[in-house]
Amino acid sequence: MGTVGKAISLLELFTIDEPELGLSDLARRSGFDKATTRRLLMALTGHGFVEQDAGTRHYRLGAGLSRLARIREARFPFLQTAVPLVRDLAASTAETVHLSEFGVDTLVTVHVEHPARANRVNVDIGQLLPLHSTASGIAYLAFARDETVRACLAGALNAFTAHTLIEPAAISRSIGETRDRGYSICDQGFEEGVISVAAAIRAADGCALGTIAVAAPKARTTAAAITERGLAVMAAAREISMRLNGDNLQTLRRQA
Amino acid sequence: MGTVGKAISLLELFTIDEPELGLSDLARRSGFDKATTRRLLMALTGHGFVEQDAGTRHYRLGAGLSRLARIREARFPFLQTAVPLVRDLAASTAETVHLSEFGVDTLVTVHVEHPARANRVNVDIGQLLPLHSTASGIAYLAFARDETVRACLAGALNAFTAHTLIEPAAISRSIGETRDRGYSICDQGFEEGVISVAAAIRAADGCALGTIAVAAPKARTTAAAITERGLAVMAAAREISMRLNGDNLQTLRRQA
DNA sequence: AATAATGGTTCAAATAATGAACCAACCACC
DNA sequence: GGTGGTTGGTTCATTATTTGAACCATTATT
Repeated sequence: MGTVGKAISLLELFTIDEPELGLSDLARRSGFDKATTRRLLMALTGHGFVEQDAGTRHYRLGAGLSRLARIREARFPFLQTAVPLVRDLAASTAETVHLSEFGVDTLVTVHVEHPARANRVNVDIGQLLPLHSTASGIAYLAFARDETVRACLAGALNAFTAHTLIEPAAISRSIGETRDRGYSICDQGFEEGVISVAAAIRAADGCALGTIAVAAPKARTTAAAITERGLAVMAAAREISMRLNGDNLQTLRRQA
Repeated sequence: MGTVGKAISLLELFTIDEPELGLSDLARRSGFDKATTRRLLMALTGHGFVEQDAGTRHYRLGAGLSRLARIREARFPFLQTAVPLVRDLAASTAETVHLSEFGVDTLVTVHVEHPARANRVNVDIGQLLPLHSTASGIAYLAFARDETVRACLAGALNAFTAHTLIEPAAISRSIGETRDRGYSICDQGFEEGVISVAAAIRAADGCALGTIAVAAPKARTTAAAITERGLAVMAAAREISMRLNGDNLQTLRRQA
């Protein structure tokens, strides 16, 4: 691994649960020498990628990352691009539609449109979606990097309902079907009485970067409705992906 | 400069205005050899800090940055912490209140609350604030690291209006007064007819990391209002700083 | 068809990264 | 108030990585 790779892998040691780490700790976890670790940290600190707490001397991720992330968001407006299509889909299906983005190691719900009816599936913004037991998760895994899939199948596979698939082989099969079909179906895998379909929103390199999903009460959902929603959610995901990747330049030009 | 510094300075070439750059362009602007530039880009791409458009072969900032930025925000919730207080201040002053964060070498506006009245000062999110000629800038410099102050005074000191202070000595004096007073006053230094007060939001080590400011049309602003707003903005800044530093651990624990 | 861009690659030479050994502080524990 | 085990931080000869001129293949421009 090159030096910059080492520096970045140092950054990747910080997590939500452990957002501040000491020098020795970082050296131990990274496997680099203490001197090396420190030199890398100093280089990162010099550009605001890492900050050091003056009191504890511990290190944390720096504001420079936020700044660059903001620039990226401006160029790659995931939310702005996707929300109109989420809204359209919610209108045409009259069911809950939610949009998720891959975060630390799971999907995070970043937008939801609820239908104007009493009996509906409720999803909150910020909600975390397990990869193995939700339509969004399976759709994501169908086009995720191999290592992500492996990590998921090797990790804890909690059963949220009696219907949750928890055997790696079964999940793997579901992923394969999703890849062929273009959208995933999750029948009460996460919550009793809820059936969802989802499709992956993909980056320019083909990798999934998020998902769009329709969730509905199973009681009023026919097999025909599943297919219909599946095709619709797939079309929406494809459109979002295309707007994000393909014609994005033209979109930006039009704004300017 | 070390290799990681070079890699990062490559990232810093991307801006809102030019979010996508080609290899030759990056090499030219960075001053690195084309081969070096590419090797660095590949290292960055491998960790999601940079993405390459499959079509144009141009490079852009990657999703890995967003991911890390999100982790930082979780530990250091500048926006979440500050926005409620910005809103309160906007309500009590009935004038524009804006929040800024220090970026590479200048302040960036990250949040704004406008009052519900026609005649008001308009500030946009993302707007850059020169350090020497805005209330926010002076408030920041009053508690910035010495080298930042020196670099600012040694750099270009543009006059944006006839009232802008452009002599290092005058700016230095203004910084000193701000440090004593606790808040800065900028009388039409950046825009004609606008008077602002600001105070620094400070990190645990005492260094400024951002500012909060109230901007109002000079025509309707009395000397008494200035003092009142100054004290209010100072109190808000202190409260934000305390919430960010002091009880932050407890805040995080409570969530878990 | 010629020209000058572009992105991308190679390999000997130059340079920057490495890590064992070293301090100085701090903390816990007998 | 030692004693052992931490911690963060530094040094410098050895080593491995980075470097860049020259190279090719494509793709516009002229």
